[in-house]
Amino acid sequence: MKKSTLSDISKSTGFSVTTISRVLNGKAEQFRISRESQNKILEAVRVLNYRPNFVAQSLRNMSTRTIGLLVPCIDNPFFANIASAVIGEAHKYDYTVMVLDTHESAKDENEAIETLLSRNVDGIITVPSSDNPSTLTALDREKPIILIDRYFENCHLPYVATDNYQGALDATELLIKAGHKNIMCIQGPPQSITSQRRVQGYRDTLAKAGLSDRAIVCGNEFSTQNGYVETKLALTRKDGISAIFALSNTILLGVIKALREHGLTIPADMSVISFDDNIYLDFLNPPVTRISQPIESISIVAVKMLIDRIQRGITQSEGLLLQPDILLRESVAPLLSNKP
Amino acid sequence: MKKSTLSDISKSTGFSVTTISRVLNGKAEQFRISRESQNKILEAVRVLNYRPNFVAQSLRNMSTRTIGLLVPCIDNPFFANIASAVIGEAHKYDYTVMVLDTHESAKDENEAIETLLSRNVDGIITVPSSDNPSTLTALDREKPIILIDRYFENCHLPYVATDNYQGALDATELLIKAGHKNIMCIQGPPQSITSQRRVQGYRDTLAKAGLSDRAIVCGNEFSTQNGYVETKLALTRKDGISAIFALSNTILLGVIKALREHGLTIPADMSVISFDDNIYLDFLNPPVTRISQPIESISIVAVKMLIDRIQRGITQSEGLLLQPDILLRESVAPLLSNKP
DNA sequence: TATCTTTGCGCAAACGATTGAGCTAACCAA
DNA sequence: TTGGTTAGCTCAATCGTTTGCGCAAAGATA
Repeated sequence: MKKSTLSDISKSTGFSVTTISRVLNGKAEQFRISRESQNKILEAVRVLNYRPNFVAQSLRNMSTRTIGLLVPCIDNPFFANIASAVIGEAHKYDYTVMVLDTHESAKDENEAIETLLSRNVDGIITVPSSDNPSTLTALDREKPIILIDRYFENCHLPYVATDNYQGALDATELLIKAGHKNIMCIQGPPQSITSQRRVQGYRDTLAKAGLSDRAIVCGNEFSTQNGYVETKLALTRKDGISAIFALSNTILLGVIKALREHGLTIPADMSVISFDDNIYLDFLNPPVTRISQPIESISIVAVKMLIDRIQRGITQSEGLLLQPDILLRESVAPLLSNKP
Repeated sequence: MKKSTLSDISKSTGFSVTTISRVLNGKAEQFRISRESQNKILEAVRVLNYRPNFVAQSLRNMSTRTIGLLVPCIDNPFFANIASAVIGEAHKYDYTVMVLDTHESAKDENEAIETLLSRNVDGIITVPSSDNPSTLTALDREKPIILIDRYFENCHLPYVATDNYQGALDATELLIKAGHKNIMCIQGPPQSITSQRRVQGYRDTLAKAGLSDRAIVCGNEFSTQNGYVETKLALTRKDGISAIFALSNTILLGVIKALREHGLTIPADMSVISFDDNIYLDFLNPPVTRISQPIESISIVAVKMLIDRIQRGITQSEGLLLQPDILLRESVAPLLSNKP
């Protein structure tokens, strides 16, 4: 069936496109279109299988009911979950989502933003890939925007993210309570706010327990490779660590690989705790204790905040940190006194 | 900076919007716009930070350079990978992607299709959620469409999918070669073509080896719950199976859980092989041998086929099956003769 | 009968781009 | 002087909607 337009309905019913448009937009009362006319029009709409042309509506109304979502890597289950939740939540408000991948690159991010602006999206949700807010603050004057997962300090851009500090604090406390005194933390990229907050939580907690001197922080990438290398190095150094705090689940995998190669058992020889959730972590041997980010809530809140900005031009709060959950499993054990 | 339009450039330079449009579309030569005028125009474009309004272009050109992607569940890493690859590949052709979630529901699928048609996407890639091709064949007359991962038999709709038959054949052969004679296969929804082809490959291979009588096929959903329940039942029945073929990685997790509860070790007590890939499968104890689908290739081919249909109106081939890889790990062991 | 009110709807511009069909001025040839 | 060519542009319609303004006819009021 070829696509029909308002003009087709007009020809078929004899009414003007104006009248038809009004009936279809629920303004029949307001403009006193008789019930009889309304029925004729609605019938023709049905018969001709009319469907509004969203592109034309968007042009006229200056609104596309579309939001752009920028993520650094859709392959990553974490961001896939965000995308999924954002798409689902936006749908509830009758918004469609355009997902673009920025490949952790500021250049790709800028390009993606140009695309979204050109396509007149009503607003943008982004997990920033650059470590400089200048592009985004400029953008913010043109379009509503909400940062998600990552954000910038000393910057008014509204964001929603996990309270990474608190998560790291909880994890570290758990290890300390189990008697661990020599805890290695393998972080991600040092310039990333996510890493920074987690490391800070870890450091502060150790300091509070009077353990700061023996804290070890290293690594520079959220990757399996990094977790592997850093663990290997630590084991070779024999610096007597009894617990490892992996700041992401990719890092965790590297840690596990290295421990296995050295014939070490979790948690008997080494306690392990990780950031991020994944169903598979319950199927490892042993299941891994972890800090789970509230991805669903973050996404829902971000969409709400964005749509508030779009529709009412208001910004409720500058930034919002949501609390992570701690999932207790079996990869952390009390430190026995006969251990070094 | 407020958005500027062709008309703004026109006011600023004194040229008509026609001329400006032509310069920007690389038709300056063709319409004999002097080099001097071109430079003035390009300068104004730069100064006013002009960006074409894609919505207006789409309306006029009857093309949105957008493709719609329908997946049954974006949360599922398998579909997330598809989405990622489709978005990446479409980007190469300068297309943007709208991803909609159909929640495995024919109703949501129809609704999503209405949305996409209303928004004038140039074409659609879908992992069908309904088990009836009627809506999609009707759609096919209106818009280019490509099915992906799932498809319909006796139906001309073009598709790209894994050769599930071959994958199951390879897996079953591997088990038979290891000496297994009593192999349980836990399938997904029986009406799904994916499940059907895999079960067929499994059945045919067993038959060829003269083992058909002892084949066990059960289950009805691609879920962890299903894998768990069916394995429990089988173990309770004590029907002497020595190997399990899980038709998806969600099912696999259920299988593992059940085996653990019964204190059985993989592969000493039970050999296990699965469909689908996931990095975590290498970190299980032991790493799981599996049939890995060529997700990347499938997505790339689907995008190519779709864009061919959009731009040249041609359909290369009706359907295309790509070969899966078999990833050999340690979850399959030779059947020892002292086993039942 | 004249004026006012209400009912029921249509005209035409606008959103921002593209495009077929002209149009003017300059130049050249005869 | 006339006619033709060419360079270098512009006009106005079009894509499919929405909307401010307006308008005719019927009924009510005086």
